[in-house]
Amino acid sequence: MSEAENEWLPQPDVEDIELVKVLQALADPVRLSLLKVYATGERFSCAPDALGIAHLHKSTVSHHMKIMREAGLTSTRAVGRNRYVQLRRDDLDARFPGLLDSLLKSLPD
Amino acid sequence: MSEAENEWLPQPDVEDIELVKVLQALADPVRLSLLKVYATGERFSCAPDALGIAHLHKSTVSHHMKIMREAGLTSTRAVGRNRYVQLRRDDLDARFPGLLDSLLKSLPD
DNA sequence: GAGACTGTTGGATGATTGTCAAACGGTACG
DNA sequence: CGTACCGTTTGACAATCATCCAACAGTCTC
Repeated sequence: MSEAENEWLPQPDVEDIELVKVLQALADPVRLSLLKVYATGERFSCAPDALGIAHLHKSTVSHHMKIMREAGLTSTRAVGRNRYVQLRRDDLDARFPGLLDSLLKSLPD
Repeated sequence: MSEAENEWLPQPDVEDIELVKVLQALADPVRLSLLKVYATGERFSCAPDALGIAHLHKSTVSHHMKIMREAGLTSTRAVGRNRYVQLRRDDLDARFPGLLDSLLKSLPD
C-alpha cells in the first residue's frame, strides 16, 4: 500500500528564521558546499555521492541536513524512504533580502 | 616621548579573505552585535562598555577582536595603549559584493 | 514475509570554542 | 621612577560540534 505520503519535516516559520542560526548553519565547509548544490534549484535526496560529500558517513549527512533545516535554510519532504531537500529560496529572500544572492555570488567556484 | 606609532595589526589581504572564515566569525551573537556597532563607520577602542558588551571580560573581548580581524572583517590600528578597530567595508564589498549590505539589513534592530 | 534500501537515533570520541582569571607587556602620566 | 591604564597571552574549564559506528525504523521489492 502506502501511496507516497508526502510529509514535510518540521521547520521554522519564515518569521522565526534567525540570522545567527543561518550563519551558524553556513559556518561549516560541508554545509556551505551543500548550499551551492541546492542553489541549482533541484531537489536532492540525501545520498552523499550526489551531494559531493561521498567521504562522509550517512549519519553525518543526516546531521548536517537537520542543522540546515532547523536553521530555516532548507525544507525536506519525506517520500517513501527518501528525503527530498531543497533550498527555501523565497522564504530566505523574504526574510533577508539579497542575502542569499550575495552569498551564492561569493561562493568559490 | 613615544609619538603615537600608528601600527596596523596583521590582517589577511583582500584576496585572501575566505567566505567560510567570515561566516564563522559572524556565527556568534557577540560578534554579530559587534558588526552592527562597527557598521556605524566609527572607530572604536576595545572598551567593553562602549561596544555594548559590558558583561564580558576584557580578555574575551580581545579574543573576539582577534577572530574578526583574522577573518578579514575588521582592521586594527595600535595607537599608544589603545587599539582602534573599524570595519573593512571597502575590502569586503570588493571581495563579496553586496554581502555586507544585506547582512546589515538583516540584523535585528 | 525476507531482504535490501534510505535515512534517523544514540553513544562515543577528539577537536574546537566561548568564557574567565591571572599574569604579563607597553604606554601614559604623575 | 612608580603607578595606573589598555590590551594580549596563557591556562583552565565547560559546552558545543563534526564525525564515525552500530542499532533501529520505515519502505520498497521480490
